[in-house]
Amino acid sequence: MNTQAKITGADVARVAGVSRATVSYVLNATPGQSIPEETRRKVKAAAEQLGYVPHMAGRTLRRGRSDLIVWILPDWPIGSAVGESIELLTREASSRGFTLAMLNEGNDHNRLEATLRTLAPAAVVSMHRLPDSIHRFAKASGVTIVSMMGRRTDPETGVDILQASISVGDMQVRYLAERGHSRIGYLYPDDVRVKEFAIGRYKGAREAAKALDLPAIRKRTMPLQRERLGELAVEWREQGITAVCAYNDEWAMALLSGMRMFGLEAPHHLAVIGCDNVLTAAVASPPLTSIDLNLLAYSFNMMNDVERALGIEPSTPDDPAAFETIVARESA
Amino acid sequence: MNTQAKITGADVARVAGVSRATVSYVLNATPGQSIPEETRRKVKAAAEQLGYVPHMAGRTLRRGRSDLIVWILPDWPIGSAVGESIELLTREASSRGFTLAMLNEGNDHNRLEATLRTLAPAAVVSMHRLPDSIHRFAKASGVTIVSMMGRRTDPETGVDILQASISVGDMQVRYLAERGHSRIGYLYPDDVRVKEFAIGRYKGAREAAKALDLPAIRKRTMPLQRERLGELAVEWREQGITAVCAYNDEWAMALLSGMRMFGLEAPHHLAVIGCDNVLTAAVASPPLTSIDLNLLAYSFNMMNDVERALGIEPSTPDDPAAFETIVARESA
DNA sequence: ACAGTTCACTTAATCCATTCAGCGAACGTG
DNA sequence: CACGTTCGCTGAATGGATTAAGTGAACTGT
Repeated sequence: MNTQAKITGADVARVAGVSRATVSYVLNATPGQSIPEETRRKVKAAAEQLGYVPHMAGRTLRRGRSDLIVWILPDWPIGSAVGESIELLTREASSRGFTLAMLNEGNDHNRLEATLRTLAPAAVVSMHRLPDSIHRFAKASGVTIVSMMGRRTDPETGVDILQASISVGDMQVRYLAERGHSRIGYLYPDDVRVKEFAIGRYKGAREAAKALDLPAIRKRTMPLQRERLGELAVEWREQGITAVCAYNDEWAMALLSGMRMFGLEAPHHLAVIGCDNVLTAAVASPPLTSIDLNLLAYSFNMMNDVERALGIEPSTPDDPAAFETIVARESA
Repeated sequence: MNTQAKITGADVARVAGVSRATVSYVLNATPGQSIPEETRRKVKAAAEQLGYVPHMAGRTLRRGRSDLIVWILPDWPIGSAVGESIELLTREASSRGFTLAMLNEGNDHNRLEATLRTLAPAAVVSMHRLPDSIHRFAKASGVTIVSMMGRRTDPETGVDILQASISVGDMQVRYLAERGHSRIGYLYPDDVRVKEFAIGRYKGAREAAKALDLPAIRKRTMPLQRERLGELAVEWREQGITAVCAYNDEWAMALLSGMRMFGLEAPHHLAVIGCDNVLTAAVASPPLTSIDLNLLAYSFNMMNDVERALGIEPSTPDDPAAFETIVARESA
């Protein structure tokens, strides 16, 4: 590749012996232009030879929008799932010609609007419900907002992480029910930042219980402390509860640890199932039964959502893979 | 804030009754311009009232560089530390007027160069050593490269994660030595992607052992499997080893779990110390002694590094806080 | 042979912020 | 009072890509 700092469309035009307009038409494959193959070849060759890449600022200025996809980082703690999603989404975005930029301004709406003004991103992906003022501004300025929380018109495709939480709870309970458990507890963090998901997962669990004619799920919040969790396990056992769905693997493993303090072991005294299938779940003692989230499929479909929202037909259809799968190990 | 899609400097100029040049001078506080306070006030008021924010594309086009800071995501698995750093760096960058964009193209050098060409970022932060061709291009095009691996001229300030790994190993061994351990094992992953860090941490451990006149550290690679790790613990004990530094908390907790399979417990049979101080370390059984990484200070100083590399004097001096601190719990 | 099309391009305007060069008025100095 | 300087501003150029509006030549149909 050429080492010269700046190669513009004009350079390519000069080398190819055509005008800058022609270069643009050829390189963007602008429809409705009649340009013979020979000329196209010359332009492409010149661009290749010079290592020409269009400068984003020029393009953005003209088009009124950049190639940035802004991901508003959720307020909740970045666990393994979000971390991994960042990596996958970055890759997915870049393979489609977008650049993923991160933003933390989900709560500061004025600042968010100001940032959208300057950046003029192609799309904003948010895991929050953004306020109407932002939606109004986005509409006026041509920024597409893709919410991963919103109710979708077509529930078959695309990504709705609230819906996904419900599936998780549903799956946990159905798995436990299959193993013969009927009195089930639900353990979730006392962290307000994850409240929405905790409630989603609990809701899925509750409804699965109802559908399966099980007694109502007992839900409990706790701080992440071994002793307290161990005590809870003892208490639950006294109430005849035989299995627990934990909000995620961290909590499941903490519960396992607390149980050990009181001489209890999974699945014998209390079966435990987590969610996220973190690396350490496989090496917990006992190895933790969990729910694996197909983040690759999530990321892929999310970028398809973005493209559709931008009016581009995705080149590869949505990944139909199941988003959540049970990973059965010893703890339940 | 105004809801109109596009407010340009010209709009502000019109409202304030001055020229676009004056608006730019006032809003950028351009030095060497004599503009009375009264006019400045008028311009600022107009900008405020209209909700004017300069459009990045225009600015970038003129200045030749954008406000993007491109972070080349490391090839290694995104653990809790990287995930958290992303969040902190995003925040830190945005508070200084930059936007953090992620890139995955650390290995594809042609693609990386092409991306730098289009994006014209202010700086690139990399955790790899980038090839010379990229450095040459960056120099020619005015992109600043901040490498988090490189040896620094002034070891007092700034961020060098390779140096940080060495500190981690050093700290682990000194802590164990203080508790009376002398024969120490080092456990690290068989994942090539973290090799550089594993070696750095081991090196720190080895040198601490030498400095303290301890016998040489025994290092071992393993897959993340309970049985194998348990067997290793047994083997080490037969060799008289009484304490183990693990590459990180995941491995430490897996080792703890493997030990339990063979009836061994920390710290009695084998003391175990991890690194990262993940959320679950506190609730492991026994609670895991670990090394906490001050990622806030890392991120802050890293952005200071970026600013200095860009020729801006950081408004707040480097955070002098210790980057690594021991969190003593029961496992060692 | 002449109007009407199509082809293969080019010209020039546009997006927005920044900044160099400069201009008229006021001020200061000898 | 003439000259130089500073003040307070403005005009116009600049950066790179896109695209509406053309232009001259070749071609088609009658």
